[in-house]
Amino acid sequence: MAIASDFSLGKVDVALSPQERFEEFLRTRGKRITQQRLVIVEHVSKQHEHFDADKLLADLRNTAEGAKASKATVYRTLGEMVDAGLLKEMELGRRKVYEHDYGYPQHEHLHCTSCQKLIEFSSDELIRIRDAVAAQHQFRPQSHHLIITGICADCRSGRSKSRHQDRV
Amino acid sequence: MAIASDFSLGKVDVALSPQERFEEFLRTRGKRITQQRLVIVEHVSKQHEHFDADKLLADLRNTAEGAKASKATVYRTLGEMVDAGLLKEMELGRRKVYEHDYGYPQHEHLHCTSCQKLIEFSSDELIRIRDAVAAQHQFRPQSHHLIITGICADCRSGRSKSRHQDRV
DNA sequence: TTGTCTGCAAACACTTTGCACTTTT
DNA sequence: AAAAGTGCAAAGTGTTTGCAGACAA
Repeated sequence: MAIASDFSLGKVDVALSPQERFEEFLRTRGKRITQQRLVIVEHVSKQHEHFDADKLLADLRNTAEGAKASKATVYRTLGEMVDAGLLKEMELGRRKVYEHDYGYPQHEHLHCTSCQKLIEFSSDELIRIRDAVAAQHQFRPQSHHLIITGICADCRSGRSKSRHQDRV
Repeated sequence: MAIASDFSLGKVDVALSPQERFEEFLRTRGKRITQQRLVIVEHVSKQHEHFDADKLLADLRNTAEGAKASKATVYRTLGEMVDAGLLKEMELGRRKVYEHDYGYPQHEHLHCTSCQKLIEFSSDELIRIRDAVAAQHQFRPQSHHLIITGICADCRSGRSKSRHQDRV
């Protein structure tokens, strides 16, 4: 019961598995627990990298028979998972990229423009800056997002010969 | 002459007006100085807020006769101005937003999700964090971008009754 | 004159939506 | 049975592009 009212909070209760938490979320919203939604959460939970709707869709297509959901459903469900606090959404160029947010600490990204790799890091200092600046402007911060763009070690050393990947 | 070879540098020579600098840029690239490009740089230079291609296009449409350029030309020219170091481009949601970069100091943004306002601030500390993190990962930073998302003072106090503007 | 630029409309990449049908409750 | 979800294809959104005619150099 405490959990049900917990969904609006930024920081989460990690007693439940992502799947369980998503079901809770659906229930408390009067939404239905469908095959597609289950398949999607489960699949996403196994995925530890950043991904976008298209990659998820492709992955589902490669999965054993049955484990399928349409493009529309994938998009819809990703949105719900963001609402449920399971995923965090990030606009990279023109597409939306997702990463786990449930039980994961806040972190920032280094984005390599050559191979599109994302490297994570975190910084307590940054949080302090954020709160100080927000207070100064009477601004209520909900989230923040630092991306440092540049060229990663691999690409600098020329290790990545092909020089340009298309996806995360 | 020194100026001509200076375009690849991050920090710029502020001896020239934006217009002059753009003409230099065009010349050194073998590009032509057209009416449209002139109208656009001039118009953008008068504009001190953040804007996107659509807003610029609309503004141009409202301008005295003649001062017109097509949508395609506006998009193309904005890209050139970014290359020339006059503008900085930022992806906000799904559209690209521009701001002056010529002679302006690096700064970050508070983004109000209610009225879409952008508030600027800067932080030397952040630059230090960025360089430290980049060094740690042997990453060569080219730029960075911190956006703190939340609700601004005006919207919190309910001053903005309509609660949702569509544009910057 | 020569090659770049412009404007138009069509193409794009990704996401969202309307609707008839299917499923959950 | 009622309400919500799904899949499909069609519509959006903002940006980019191909091409014929216009215009700087």
